[in-house]
Amino acid sequence: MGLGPTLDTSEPLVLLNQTTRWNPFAMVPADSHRKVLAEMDLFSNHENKVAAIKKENFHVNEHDDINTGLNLVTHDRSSMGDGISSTEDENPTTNKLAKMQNELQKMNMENLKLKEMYIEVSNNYNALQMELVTLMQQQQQEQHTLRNASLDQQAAPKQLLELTSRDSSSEEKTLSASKNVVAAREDTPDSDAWTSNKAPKLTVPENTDEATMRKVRVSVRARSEASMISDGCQWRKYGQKMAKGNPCPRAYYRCTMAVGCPVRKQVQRLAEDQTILVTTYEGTHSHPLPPAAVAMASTTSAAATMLLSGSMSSAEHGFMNPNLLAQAIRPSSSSIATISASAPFPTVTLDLTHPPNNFQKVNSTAFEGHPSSQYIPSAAAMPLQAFHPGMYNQSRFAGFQLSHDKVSNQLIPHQIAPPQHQSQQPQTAFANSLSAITSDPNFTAALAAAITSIMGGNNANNESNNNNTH
DNA sequence: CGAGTTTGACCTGCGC
DNA sequence: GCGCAGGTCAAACTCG
Ligand SMILES: [Zn+2]
Repeated sequence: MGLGPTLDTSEPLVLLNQTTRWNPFAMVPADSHRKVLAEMDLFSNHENKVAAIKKENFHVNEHDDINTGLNLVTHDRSSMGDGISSTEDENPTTNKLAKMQNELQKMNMENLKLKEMYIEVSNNYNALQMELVTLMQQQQQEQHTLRNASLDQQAAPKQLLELTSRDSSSEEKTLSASKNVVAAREDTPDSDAWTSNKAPKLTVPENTDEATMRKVRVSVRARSEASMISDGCQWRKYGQKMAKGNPCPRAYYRCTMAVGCPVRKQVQRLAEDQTILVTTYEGTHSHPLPPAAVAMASTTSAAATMLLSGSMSSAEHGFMNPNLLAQAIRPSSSSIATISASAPFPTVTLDLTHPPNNFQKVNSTAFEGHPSSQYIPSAAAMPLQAFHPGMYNQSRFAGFQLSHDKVSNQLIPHQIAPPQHQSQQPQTAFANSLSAITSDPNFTAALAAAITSIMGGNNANNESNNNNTH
């Protein structure tokens, strides 16, 4: 929280730059700025709003920067002026040098402190996130157990069927998957391929849930001219295919931030609107992530969890109560996230492109009339649409604007701000919705993650890692 | 020279 | 069984 302001009041430029270099997570190449331009705009649609918001804060920040900068400069100049007035040529320069060195040392010290703070916050954040995911998974498992028990009795695995929207053939898969029995998933080709390929690395204990999660896909639609949106991760392209019914090729990437990370993504432009980039994520990272990447990653995993939980519990627990959703949507009634069990993978679609209407397409595709398709408010889009400048937490917003300052994307930890924080804000309408939404932990996670993904997504512009653009 | 991309071959599942 | 489509592999290539 205090990081932003703290940074602002210290020497931002130096700090930011050094932080950029220091940050172990920062995969920002030296020429990142170039790529920023090349790869922009995960949310270009909201450019105006974002820009507006951004600017406001930007100004504040800018002023801070300018102030501090001026202070420094003033110091220098005053000292220089003294030197000049004393008509000495060497002393002033040496004095100046000494002062500058002093300043530099101070900066370094402060930088160090900030680094430590950042590391701590970052670690805390990651730990919290892990905890959250674990909790969610545990919750799921409990639900699964309960459901399976009841299913065994009823012999009518309806909810599970919803997941795959396949016929009886897929029943077993789904069942086995939801039972968290990885080994039992012998007949799912995709997972097989992925697990077998990644076999050496997939020693991850959470394998069971991961296998399930890996089946779940989270696709993000965003307007972008770039060949790929940056999400804070490092990706390596391993294939490209012409997809049927789409003049644009589909590119396949896998995460290279850690050897054996099972996360993959597909990037493809929409046939109907080639300015829209559809990025589909699959899997969960098996390694620590930079904040920017955490945002998207947690969005993915949370959304996946949400989908599973939602699909499975919707019947009984009323997860994602439509009314509640409607309430949640209202303030930002434009962008929509869709949960769809369309074959072959259950998919959550975050539509960060324009307003309405779009989501209907997604939903209607290849869907066999299963009721598991649910509309949920696009958590990611909400902040853009509904947040007012005042609603942003200082820290997160600081991160946001900093990122647009193109100085550094890593300085501010993109915390998944507890939604409670947001409801603390005076603005009522959205806060109400938020608090309503927050009643569901899964959605909370997704929401929070998605919110941070806004920051992260924008921030991540600094750290594009694909060389496709050149 | 290593890391990443390109691209044709290959594998697998699915529908006919 | 065959063809198609989605997905992956891996050799060749490019780039810094
Ligand atoms: Zn990864």
